[in-house]
Amino acid sequence: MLSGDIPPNQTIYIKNLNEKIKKDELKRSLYCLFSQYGRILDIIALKTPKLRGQAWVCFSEVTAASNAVRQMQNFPFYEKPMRIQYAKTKSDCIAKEEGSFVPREKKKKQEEKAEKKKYADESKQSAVPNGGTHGASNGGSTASFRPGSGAQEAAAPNNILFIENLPYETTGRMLEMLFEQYPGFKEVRLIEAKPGIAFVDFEDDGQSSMAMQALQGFKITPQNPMIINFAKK
DNA sequence: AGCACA
Repeated sequence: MLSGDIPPNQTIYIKNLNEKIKKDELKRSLYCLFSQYGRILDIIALKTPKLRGQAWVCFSEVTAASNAVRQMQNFPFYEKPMRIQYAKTKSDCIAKEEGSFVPREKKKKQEEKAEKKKYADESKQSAVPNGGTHGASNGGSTASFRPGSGAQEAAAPNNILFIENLPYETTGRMLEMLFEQYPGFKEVRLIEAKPGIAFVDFEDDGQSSMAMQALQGFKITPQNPMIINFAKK
């Protein structure tokens, strides 16, 4: 089950993804999960018959991709273990950064319409899809994940979550209602001495990860998007 | 299983 003979690449190819997850949510969750390994330049996910259940995550460094391939191999993500390899070819977003990007024209796809050479380069900038639409998500919820902001390396997977940026009036019951809907939930622990933060315990780190993805950026008040990370060990 | 850039 070695990752095969594919040489290292800044982009990782992920398969065995849960095909029921909507594209935007999938991208957002992948971003949450993989941004701990480095800066993500782009995430590609298509729902076409040939490409559903797969995604490409483009990192700014090969080393980030390598760590992701090793450490997230078989990670349970939406109930399914991720199968991760290096991508076979260079992503367009990487080629663009290097200045070597040439709009594709060969290959079997001949049906490309006349394309203007003057592409607006900014046409696809954000790797962070906006607007999580699933149950718990409220409004835009990508608050803590702008590349280039704090960029503190996230902690390694842990069954305990560390929650920050809560409004001071948050109660344990409020957090329970949010987190108990996810499997494996055990308990919420508020830190009285430190308002605005909390710990939430799950049975294992796969389950804590699912809750983190689902509730990342959830706003108890409009100005308080939750910041969720794995607790440090 | 399936390697694209909607």
